[in-house]
Amino acid sequence: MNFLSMQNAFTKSHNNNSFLLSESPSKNTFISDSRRTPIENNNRISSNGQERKLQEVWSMHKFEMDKVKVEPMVNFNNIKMTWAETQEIPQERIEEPTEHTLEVEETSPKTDEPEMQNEKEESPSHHARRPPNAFLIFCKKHRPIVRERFPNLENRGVTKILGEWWALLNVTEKQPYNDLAKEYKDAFLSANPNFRWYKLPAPPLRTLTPRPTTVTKVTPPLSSPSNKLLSEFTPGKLADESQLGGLTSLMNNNFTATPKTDFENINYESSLSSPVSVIQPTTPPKPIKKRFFEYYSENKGCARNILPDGGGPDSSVVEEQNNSNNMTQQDLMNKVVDGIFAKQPEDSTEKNGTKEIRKSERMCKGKRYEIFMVEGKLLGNKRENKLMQQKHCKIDSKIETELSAANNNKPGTPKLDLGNTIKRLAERTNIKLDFENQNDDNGETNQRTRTISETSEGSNKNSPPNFNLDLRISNLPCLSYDEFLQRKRESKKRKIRIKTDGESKHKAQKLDKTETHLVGSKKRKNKQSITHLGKKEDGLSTDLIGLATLAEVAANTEKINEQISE
DNA sequence: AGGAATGAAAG
DNA sequence: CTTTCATTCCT
Repeated sequence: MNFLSMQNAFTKSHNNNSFLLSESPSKNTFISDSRRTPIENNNRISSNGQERKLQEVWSMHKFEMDKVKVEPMVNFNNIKMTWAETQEIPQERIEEPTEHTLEVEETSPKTDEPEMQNEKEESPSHHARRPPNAFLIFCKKHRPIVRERFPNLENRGVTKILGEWWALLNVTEKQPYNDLAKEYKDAFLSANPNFRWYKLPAPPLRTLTPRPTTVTKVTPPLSSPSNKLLSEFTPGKLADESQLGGLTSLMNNNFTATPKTDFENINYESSLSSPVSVIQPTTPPKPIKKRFFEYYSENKGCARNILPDGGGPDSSVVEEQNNSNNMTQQDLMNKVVDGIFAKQPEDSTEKNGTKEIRKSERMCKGKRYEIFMVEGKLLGNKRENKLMQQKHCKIDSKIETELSAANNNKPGTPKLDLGNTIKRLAERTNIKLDFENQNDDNGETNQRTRTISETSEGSNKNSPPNFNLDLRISNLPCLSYDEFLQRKRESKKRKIRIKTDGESKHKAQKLDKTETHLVGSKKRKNKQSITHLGKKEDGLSTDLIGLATLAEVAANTEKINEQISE
């Protein structure tokens, strides 16, 4: 493994706005779970054979990933152009550079295969966020509503209410949420075949040589400019294993904190990062969690889905192709639209290969789309939605469904023209309108529309392509909080009645569903408190928090009771 | 097999 | 922290 390939690796990772050796800031990065500690210890004691394996795996992951031609780091223009080519990925990364950053372990020899999807490259499947379950989706949709009712209520309280609300929903009401959760989960899993529900622990960030003298290093060519830094910067000498993580994380923080857009930093960063990676292969492997080991020893190609370059088709191209296929009334509409709006973006892109405009066009397509939709009164503003969700969401759903139907390309239907016209309008107005890709794998997704939401557009790197969860959530039926209150009232009444009657335990059990439901959480609560006993040493703050929580809960219940009594 | 633990969203 | 739930781990 030579320096060039590593350099290349860096360049690649940089292209994706993620850094090879960065360490995830996520709380899940390090497993503090008690039951895993013994495993780690076991690994520590484990035979050399295992460690060997680990080492091999790691070195492979780190260094055999790229055999591609190396581009000089100095060529920043190349980088930028690469960004422009792999469109949507870059700016998303820019917006969320700190998310998951553990790219290292995901790189494997198989990464070279051109068939891989580039999408997964920066987002290893096992670092993808879990797909939310039905309740969480429900929360996402209804939290603003509850928040509106209780503006001063802490988020925990809101969540409690939401849990209560959820418990009072019947099956049919829950169904759309369950369905969406399942649908998204399926799509997600198919998009991330290697996804593990348990996040893998941080990889051995660096296996640095503890004693430089004892190890035969694979030294990079001296001619390389960063060698100087390399030789000077050997963190392995400074700390032991346990400390290395912190050190490297510091370094990595430095990396990740560096704005990805700042190309001037590239040299510096790369020169810093390369030494770390250079030293790695020769050093004894870190003790690693059992699962981790198994995972990587079994799936050496776990990064199969990680692809450097040349990914899927440009979505905008797809859109354009789709548009070009409709040559009827749609064309007329388009002509009208074209007449009204200037063609700046397309012309400019055609001129010289620079896709700058297109790129910048995509930068804030979410916002633009939002503006467009709002100004055109085609859709409700999402923020407005948040505030007035109860009133608007049903209308929104209607409109969205109409749009979806319009997008469904049934010739002859006027709605079709509407949908495509909107699309054209969006294009003319330099606004990105992201309709659901129609080349979806499963047919049912074809009817979906895809909009931009502030949160989803760049955040879900591992979300299945062509699946806009946020939009789907916004399309879900919005439940009435008042109905929830009413139901709550009724259930309370029934409880009381049953209590006073003191009979029919079956009914009581049924109606006390909320209580029995809370058992699980109570259980966990106790467990957590137990664990916290060991962890928390600041009794004062704990007390304060407890008091605050008590007061908060009291206020909350008071409010609820007020509303109920009304 | 089943209980425990975990993490998904959201501030 | 707080909710529910799906999943995984461990006994």
